[in-house]
Amino acid sequence: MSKRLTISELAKAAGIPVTTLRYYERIRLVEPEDRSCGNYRLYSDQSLKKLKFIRAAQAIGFTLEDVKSLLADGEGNAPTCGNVRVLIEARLTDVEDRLKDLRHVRKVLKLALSQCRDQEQTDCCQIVTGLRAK
Amino acid sequence: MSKRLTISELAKAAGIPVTTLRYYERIRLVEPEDRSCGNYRLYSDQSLKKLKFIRAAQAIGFTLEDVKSLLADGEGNAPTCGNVRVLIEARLTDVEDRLKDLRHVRKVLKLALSQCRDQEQTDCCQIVTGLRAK
DNA sequence: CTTGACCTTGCACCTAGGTGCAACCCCGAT
DNA sequence: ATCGGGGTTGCACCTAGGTGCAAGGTCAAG
Repeated sequence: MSKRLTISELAKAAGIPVTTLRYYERIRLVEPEDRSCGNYRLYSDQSLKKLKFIRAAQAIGFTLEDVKSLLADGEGNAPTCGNVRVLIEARLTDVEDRLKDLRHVRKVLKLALSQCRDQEQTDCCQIVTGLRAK
Repeated sequence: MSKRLTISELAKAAGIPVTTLRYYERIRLVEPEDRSCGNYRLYSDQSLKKLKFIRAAQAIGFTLEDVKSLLADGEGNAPTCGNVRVLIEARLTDVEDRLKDLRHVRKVLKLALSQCRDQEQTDCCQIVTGLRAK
């Protein structure tokens, strides 16, 4: 029942460029199930689901390496819930750290901006002045 | 009064690798003021201030290209306060956007994690199941 | 049977911010 | 004079996630 897709059919269905699909094969992330007699790649519709999963995982910041781990942990085994949880927790920690950093950065930028505004009309921000001496 | 520094003296003073300083010269971000008779790079202590500024700017997310703009806007002129403000505002917008994204990501990850925990002891997270079919 | 759209491969290139290496030069101490 | 530890150059390489190109093979329509 599951139809075979050519690379461009799959690309269109997943909204991913053909070249990217070939790249995914190169890094052994998504491989075609078979080849046609003319050596064209043939994908299953499993691949389509997989690509959607990949996009979703990327959107929340997992790398393609992470995705590989999520999909196939260890030697040919499906990943255990424990392994998946470890990855999610690690990513969550990254995100929390990054949030903290960014809140700090926002504070610094806002401060700089208010200093900048205090010198409205002036030739140059004081922060920067003097760094351009020949 | 301002002493000339060799590249390794400057590197040590700024806590930046020598190779990186040569890279900064390559991209015309920090250039030596002069050369010794033996063709060694000689930096002014202005350069040290500049490097500190660069590190600070990088820490709050400016790219080296941004830093270049901050230091020298237009043709040889010091950047005006207006130009600097534009850059800071742009960066601030980026940061706000990124914060929003990350809060969303955090929500999704936490949800995934709680689903994952509900299946404690189970062989495999359901999210991932079925994507590994041969 | 030809045309055009699609497919194949391999290889180089892109960004950003560097790192590493080879081959050679310079300088101060011994 | 020579030795070690600096310096100089150019060039290649690194990560991550792709993009672009050339030279050729395949397929379906007209």
